Amino acid sequence: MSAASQLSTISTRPSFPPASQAIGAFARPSQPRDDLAALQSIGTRLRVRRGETIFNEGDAAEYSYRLVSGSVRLCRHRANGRRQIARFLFPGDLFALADLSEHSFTAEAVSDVVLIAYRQRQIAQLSDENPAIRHYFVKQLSRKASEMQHHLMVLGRQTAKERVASFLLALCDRIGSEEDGVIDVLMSRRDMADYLGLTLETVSRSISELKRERLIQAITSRNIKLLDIESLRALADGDEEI
Amino acid sequence: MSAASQLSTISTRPSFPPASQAIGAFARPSQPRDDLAALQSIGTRLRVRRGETIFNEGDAAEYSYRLVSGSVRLCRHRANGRRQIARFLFPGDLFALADLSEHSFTAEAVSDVVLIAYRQRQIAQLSDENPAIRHYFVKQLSRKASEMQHHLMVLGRQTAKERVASFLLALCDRIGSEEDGVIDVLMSRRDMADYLGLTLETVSRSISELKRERLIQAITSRNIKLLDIESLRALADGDEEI
DNA sequence: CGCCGTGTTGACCAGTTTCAAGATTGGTGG
DNA sequence: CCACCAATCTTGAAACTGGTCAACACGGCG
Repeated sequence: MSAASQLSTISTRPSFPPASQAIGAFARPSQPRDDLAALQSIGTRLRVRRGETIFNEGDAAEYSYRLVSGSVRLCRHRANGRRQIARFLFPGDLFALADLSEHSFTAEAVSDVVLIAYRQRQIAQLSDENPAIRHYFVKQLSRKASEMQHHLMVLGRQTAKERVASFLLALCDRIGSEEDGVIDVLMSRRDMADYLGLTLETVSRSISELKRERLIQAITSRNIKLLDIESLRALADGDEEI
Repeated sequence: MSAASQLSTISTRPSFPPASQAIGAFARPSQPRDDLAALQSIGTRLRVRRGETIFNEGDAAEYSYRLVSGSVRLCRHRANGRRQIARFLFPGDLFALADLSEHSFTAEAVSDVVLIAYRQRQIAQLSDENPAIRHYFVKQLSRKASEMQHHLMVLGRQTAKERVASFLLALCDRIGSEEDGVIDVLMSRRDMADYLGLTLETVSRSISELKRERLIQAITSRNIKLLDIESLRALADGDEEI
């Protein structure tokens, strides 16, 4: 079923994205140091098309992954059709790193993606042998936990408009183009809604409101420019009155 | 300010709680094996009273902790007074394990608690030297991630009554007395509300509804018996019609 | 040009919050 | 042991946010 079964054996040496500091839900991953190069030689390159499933919740966790290009969503589906997206992943992110016996979520391609799959046995072995890699992994897990706590605050205590503002800011911090604050929104309104615990209509309405308030500007619906990042941050932080 | 500054140097050999299997937000921690006894000799016993702060978000992370008795809440406070509780901890739980440089949340005592503080340097050293301890830690982090994903689903996609049902079931799995499903609710309605992303009034109303539907029975407001666990689970799982 | 997937907008409605008043509970001191 | 006080919990009524259902707009592509 899942795309993981298409694993080819073409080994690659992917390039890491440029380093950067950012806080928020989608902070860029810290960079592995040179002595972590070992990771780069054991992976298998994999291509997955938009909308396809990489693995399902409950599947045996044979591989961990690093995303090279595009975006992936990690989500849980319920019998009644409700879906919650726990994370969006961007180039450089590792995932399914701590899924011990089986995957605890479903991974689906938001856009066409390229990723590297690492056998978990090899990951574990590398981790046992190499303290630097081990500490790099711990750092990733630590960052992930911090992101998820931020996400809990968003879902538990923010209004619709605040959630959307938080999301756009996090996207901008992570994949926004330098200086001008223009972001390529790879995910649909429904994806955003399922990440933010809203309906797609409410997401759309919140975006329209932000446009009317001149805090953002939409070139197209998937290409948004943040006009007033200060006010957006004040909004996302829930400050009373801007 | 924080109670961590009261660290005494009385070393202890705490007993681990009995083993058990449970799923849900508050699953019991997996048991360290005998060869993890090393952990038990390096900690410092600490007593904190109800309502007191153990450490604040942003504090330098000198220690990791294991809870011996009582309950602790991990939360984030915002300028506007909004609070989100990310986890409740129960006896046997480790916390602040992956806080690398500074704590990413505030820890407060829900009830009078006893805990063991471990210097992070010692934790790191133990982890580097001892693969069994390392794997135990990874397992804890993995379980925590799974719990948090469940929590995200609750906050993002469940109604008030479903959230309260999920919470009571998780409490029961974790600290409910054997067989009869009676739980000692250590936390206030406000704590529950801040965990579930609701107001305390809505929590109270949801509990009243569950009582009216004979799914639960309240001996006192802090002592609740689950009468129909099957129906509660159906409700928490969001099944259409019971 | 028309179709289909996606996004936007409107009107109405349900669930949750807010504000406010009581009821319980637990602790303290007479 | 009881009375009182403070904190916590419950309940009610009104307001509001976000959800639902439905129509329409837009944009890419055959």
